[in-house]
Amino acid sequence: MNNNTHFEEKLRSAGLRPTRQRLKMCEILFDRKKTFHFTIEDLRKILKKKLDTKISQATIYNTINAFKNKGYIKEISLNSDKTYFDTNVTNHHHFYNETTNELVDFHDNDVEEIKLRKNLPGKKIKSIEVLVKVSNK
Amino acid sequence: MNNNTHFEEKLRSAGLRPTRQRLKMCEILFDRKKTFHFTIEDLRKILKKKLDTKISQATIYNTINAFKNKGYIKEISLNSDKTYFDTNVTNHHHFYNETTNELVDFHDNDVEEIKLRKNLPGKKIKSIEVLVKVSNK
DNA sequence: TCAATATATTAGAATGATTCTAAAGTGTTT
DNA sequence: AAACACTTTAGAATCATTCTAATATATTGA
Repeated sequence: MNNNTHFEEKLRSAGLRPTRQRLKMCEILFDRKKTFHFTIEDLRKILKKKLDTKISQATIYNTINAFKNKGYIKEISLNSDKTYFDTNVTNHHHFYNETTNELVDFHDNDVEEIKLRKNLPGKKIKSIEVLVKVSNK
Repeated sequence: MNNNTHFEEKLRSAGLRPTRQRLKMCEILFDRKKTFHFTIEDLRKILKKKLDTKISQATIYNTINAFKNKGYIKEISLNSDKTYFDTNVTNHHHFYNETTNELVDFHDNDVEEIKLRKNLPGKKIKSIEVLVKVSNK
């Protein structure tokens, strides 16, 4: 199964039609060894470089929102003017370097498991995330 | 020492001139039993209710940014279209209810201390924050 | 106290990320 | 291939936030 077929399946199984634009974005986001962080602007630049035809801004937003809703990417909670996304959708934490604006994943062993001591009746826990803000000394 | 004098001192010691607008905002933000969370819009509504004269939007932003820079309030890391602030500037964590958009402080005992296992040479840790996203069942 | 100076406030314009619109295009199903 | 449903598109609209530059207020020092 080549990548294109693979991504077609991935989209189809989520009820998303495999269009040219979506497949191209799949390639960029998921056809790599390591997960990564990006903003819409980052993605737009990559698309511009890799494509002969243009993808409109609205399509990029639409597609990213669709991928987010399907759990293919997730949004990172961070106070920034732009929204950051992560192709690593597993439960994990982040370092944010305020000096350089770098955003880096925690590795599994970088922090002990977060243990809530509280019961939350009537609530469902969607995520537990740690954000460590650092600066260069 | 009455509150007004108190807030004048507070502003002055931070190098901020005690103006009518800043004093009014101090009252609203700091003259209360419990700390609280707010957006600029929340604050604008409160000001509208409590004031005879109008404070311009720009002044609200300017003042909030000044207070943030002086450490009188802090910004909460949260993916939302609006920026949330907190008058509780101590190190603490949050629950965010995605159904209701409610933002609630952890109490000290709601979570075990976060222990980083990683050394960060050349970096200074500015904050370690946990965000627990929940939804109504 | 009163000018001179420095800082703050203001209304409205500008910016920039994101969403909306509605027309044209593409994918799917029969 | 026709009919239908979904997607893409350019550009307009929206909304939070910042900028501008004119006016007002606070501070300083004689």
